[in-house]
Amino acid sequence: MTTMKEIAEKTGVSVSTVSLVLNKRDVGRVKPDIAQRVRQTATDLGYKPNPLARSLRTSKTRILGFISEEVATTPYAGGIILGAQDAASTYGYMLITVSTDGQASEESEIAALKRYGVDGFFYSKMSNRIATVPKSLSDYPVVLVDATDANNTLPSVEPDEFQIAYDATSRLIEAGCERIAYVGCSENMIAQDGRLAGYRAALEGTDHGFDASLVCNVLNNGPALRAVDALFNTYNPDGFFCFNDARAWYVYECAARRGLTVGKDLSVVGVDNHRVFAETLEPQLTTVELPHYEMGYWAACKLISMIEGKPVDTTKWPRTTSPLPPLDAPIPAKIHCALIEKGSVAR
Amino acid sequence: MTTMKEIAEKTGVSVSTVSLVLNKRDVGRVKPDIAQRVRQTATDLGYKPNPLARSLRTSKTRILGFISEEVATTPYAGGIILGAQDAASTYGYMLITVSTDGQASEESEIAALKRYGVDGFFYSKMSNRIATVPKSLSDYPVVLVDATDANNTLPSVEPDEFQIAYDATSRLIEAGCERIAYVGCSENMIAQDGRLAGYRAALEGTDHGFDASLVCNVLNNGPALRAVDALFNTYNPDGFFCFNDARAWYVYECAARRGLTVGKDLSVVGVDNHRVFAETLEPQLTTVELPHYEMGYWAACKLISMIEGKPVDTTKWPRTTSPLPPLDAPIPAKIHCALIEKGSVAR
DNA sequence: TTGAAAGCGCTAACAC
DNA sequence: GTGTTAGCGCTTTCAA
Repeated sequence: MTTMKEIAEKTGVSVSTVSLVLNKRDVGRVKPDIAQRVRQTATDLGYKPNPLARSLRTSKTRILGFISEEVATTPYAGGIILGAQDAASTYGYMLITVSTDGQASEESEIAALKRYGVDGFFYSKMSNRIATVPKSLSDYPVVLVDATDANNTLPSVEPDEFQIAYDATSRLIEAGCERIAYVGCSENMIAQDGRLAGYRAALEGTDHGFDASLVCNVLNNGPALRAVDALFNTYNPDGFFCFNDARAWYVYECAARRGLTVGKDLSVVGVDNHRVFAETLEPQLTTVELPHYEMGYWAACKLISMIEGKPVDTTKWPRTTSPLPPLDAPIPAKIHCALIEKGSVAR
Repeated sequence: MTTMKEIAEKTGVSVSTVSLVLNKRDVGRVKPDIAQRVRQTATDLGYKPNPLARSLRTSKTRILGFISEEVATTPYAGGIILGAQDAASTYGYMLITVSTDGQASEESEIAALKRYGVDGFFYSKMSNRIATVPKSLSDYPVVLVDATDANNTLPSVEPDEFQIAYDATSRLIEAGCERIAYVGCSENMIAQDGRLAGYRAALEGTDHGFDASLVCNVLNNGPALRAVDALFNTYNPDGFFCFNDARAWYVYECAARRGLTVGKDLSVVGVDNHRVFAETLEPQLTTVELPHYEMGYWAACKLISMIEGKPVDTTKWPRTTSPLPPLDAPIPAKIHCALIEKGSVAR
């Protein structure tokens, strides 16, 4: 690890000059040729600044703290954190992730993160829930990810549940399905509300109309399977929009029992929460992939722009199949991610 | 953030005395009552050491670097990282996780981690593969997680694939299954080799014997479904050990088409890679949950013990249903995690 | 236009 | 036993 001191000695100048040059504060302060020589030796020696030493003076560490709930970390977190990391890395930041058990450990993890001097926080709930950000974060930049601020005052990045359901249902309509069912979630959550609304809106715009009998909100296991089975018996749907892969599983099983083949006799569009669709069944159904990666990426861009007090370079945003905001758009307080589509509706 | 200087002033001693006391180096150096007063003001003021400033002198940051491959981050990584974080947190460490695209970005991520002064590295492949640790890590403590060192010289934590399959198959035997099939993975990977061997060994220990015709290694989609279908047609198995949830899905669909119910007419034991089993189908089948959390936890314990040059307090290890090493055992170079079982074999 | 010097919070020789 | 001093790598007045 080469230091500024070494560069100073090798170039025959002082450390302060080196600091000035390497921090691009040399215009009109350091003679151009000196500056050039400093830059040269810096690259020769492969100089990289020591962010920790720097932070001692500036109290800016270029470290971001990512707070997530333990309980939900497994299936969804990966993509979000990955996206946040990629963005952070692009802008020269690092991510320290901590997970809390929801209550007790949260404050101590926050305290630890503060001790490490993080510049800002992500606060994540891993499945779009209303969240109250602890007051201990109130004098730091904070961005919510996959969560909505209870006070509606902090910026957040969330999936656009309505649009996801609207688009998915529209695909089934376009595919010519006559009786389109929604296998939803009987737990009370934002995603369920938004998706039901999107499903309904898509159908009401056509001569299908919305029929509450085709909505089947289930939880899991035997009861869920029997509910879907009953739906088949009574209304024999030929199109299904499924809340997630677990629920799609029941549709598959019911169809198979009737000798029906998904992708031929009926169409299924499902949200791939667990990445089983993508790895296994894509040709048979349309996968709606939640834009976890993009959510993390955009959240990081937003957080960094708040920390640095200037807009980030959006040309560095990731390529994706989902609609990106226009390049020159300011980063809005709330970002809604629409769906990413793979595969195609069969039939 | 109170500093040592403040404590020193408030107590009327020098900073070095404070440092001595607060680092527990005061025995026989600082008068007990002075030491006591220092400790008192420290707690009064809610003092927490600044790990970054400390690291400037000691070049120990209590930060651990977790390197994982981007491609595989989503389904498996969460639990491992969570476990590593919990262990790190217990011992006062923090985790910085970075993900690489396998090649190009790896060295730059490692360089960044070094700049932040990490004390050691996790090197993870997220599905037990042979890995060559880059030489840039060679003078740091390194522990492999869900990966095996190509040179067989570094410590690693891996799932015990053989035991997983052996135990799973044994459950099916105990449940009275007559024709036990293995729906495996046709890709070449360590898990597949170990599991096939375990399945075989379990059967060879009984009068069932091993029958290669009951092994069905598949990839995915239509071909996979048809292969499983053919297996049903030819051998009509009544017990299935499935490589993962994706493969179990095919068994479910084939069974349903025949009017058979899993958990009644046939038994399925599957490895829950995507956490769909646990959330959806547990009563119907036996879930083999890979011990991701434990792997992360143990890897962190091992890494920290290498960094600190002393055995860690294993009484702080997490409770789990899987067999834990005895509390007073030294941490071995290689740790094999056996399976965690949930649900029960139906029938 | 450049450099000397102080200091961020902490540790560790070395005096006293 | 305790305090003084120096210094980790860097930024930032302030003089020259």
